[in-house]
Amino acid sequence: MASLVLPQRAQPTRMRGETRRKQIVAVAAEMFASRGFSGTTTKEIAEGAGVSEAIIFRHFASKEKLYAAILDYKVKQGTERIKAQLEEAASRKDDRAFFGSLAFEMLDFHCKDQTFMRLLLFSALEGHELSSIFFDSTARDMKNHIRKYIKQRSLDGAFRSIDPAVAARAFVGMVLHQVQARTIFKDDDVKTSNRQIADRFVEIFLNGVRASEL
Amino acid sequence: MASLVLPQRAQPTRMRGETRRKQIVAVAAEMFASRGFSGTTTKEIAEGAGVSEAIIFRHFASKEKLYAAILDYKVKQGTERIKAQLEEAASRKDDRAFFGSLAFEMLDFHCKDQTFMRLLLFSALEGHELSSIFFDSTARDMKNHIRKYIKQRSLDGAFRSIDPAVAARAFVGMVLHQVQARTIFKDDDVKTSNRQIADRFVEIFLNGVRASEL
DNA sequence: CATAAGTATGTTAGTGCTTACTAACTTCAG
DNA sequence: CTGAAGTTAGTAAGCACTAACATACTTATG
Repeated sequence: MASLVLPQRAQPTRMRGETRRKQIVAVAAEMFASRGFSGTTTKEIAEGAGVSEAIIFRHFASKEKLYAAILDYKVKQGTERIKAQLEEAASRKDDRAFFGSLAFEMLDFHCKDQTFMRLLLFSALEGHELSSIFFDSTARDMKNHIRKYIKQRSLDGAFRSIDPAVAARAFVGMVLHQVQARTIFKDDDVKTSNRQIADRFVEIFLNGVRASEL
Repeated sequence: MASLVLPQRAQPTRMRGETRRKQIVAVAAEMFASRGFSGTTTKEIAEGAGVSEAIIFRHFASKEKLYAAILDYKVKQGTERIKAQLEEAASRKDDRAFFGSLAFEMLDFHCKDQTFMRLLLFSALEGHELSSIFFDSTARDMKNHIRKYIKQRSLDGAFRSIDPAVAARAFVGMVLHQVQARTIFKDDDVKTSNRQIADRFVEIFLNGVRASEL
């Protein structure tokens, strides 16, 4: 009678351990990013991955450990790309290239991976122990980089003498606030392209900190 | 035997309904701000307020309704103070006063009430339905205000011709990123006072957007 | 090359605990 | 003595997590 309308789960799709593990991380990352740690249940993750809950706990000792694996993965994915470009522009003392590529790469990165900022914020707000590592490895590192550059350019006489920490925060703030407006607050009324926005920010910032060219 | 070591709950502290309601809102606001909506339990809130859980549900039909009441309260508390000052500085076309007091008031406000930014972010991240109202009534309003001022000053010839939306975001970004660094990421290595930071931001921003004074 | 052994991947059906929320009763002020 | 402010002791559902069993892939051996 019910033979034609049987429950559908086509086949249980057996995977190699490592593949499954990665899939679970990917699925769970999405969910933690959109609902936070305590807002996401292991049952949901299991359903999302198309397996039973028990499988999740074979790969990860606990929900916490799974979360940690995700943050760890995201950290590694985070900063590498930007750094190389920055080094290059810094050595040329090309202010426009330095801040321009910094801003654009950040905008572009967070555009492509909206989960990153959400995970970062969630983990910080929820006070997860790995949050500070997450933050340090993405932000602190880059911040010091920027500060150093600003300090150097002040010494060069190219920038006015300003507190590098404050100036760095000002610039990064412009960019990250734009990222958050889009990612978190769905406030998309600045229609301009990433490249253009980056250029505008750089213009404001460089005019703001450069020594007057008289 | 146990007569001398009785359970301590001194007295059940009977309160007037309205008083109790306000107390619950205050206690719960703290908790929602530090652990988020789904990270906070009604049991914890009850313990924090020194009453049984049932009392909470006499005042608020559900946990959601309590959360809504908190957001509603915070919204009202949010913007009023800053606006008046802004209007005044705007009418004088005093750029330094306009952006200076804007930055300082924001820094100062979020310094005094750390829960505000956390609640704002949590509610946005968790996708609470009142989140957009929260955001709109605090940010959108002020943003339009700033944009209008920038636009006017561009027409005056005082500012270069820039997209007011981008410029507004740049300035607000500086300030809010500083707020978040302190409130959310506990990154307190910019030691300068609020007043000084505000001044520095204003300096960078105004130099960045002003028409060259030649 | 067949096949049995062994192992990796999966399931079901729970565990005890916590959750938001409620009913029914008590206490106290006006 | 009435009604508001409080309690206790629940409820069913949901939570992270586990034990015990089933099934498929891999590999060693005759």
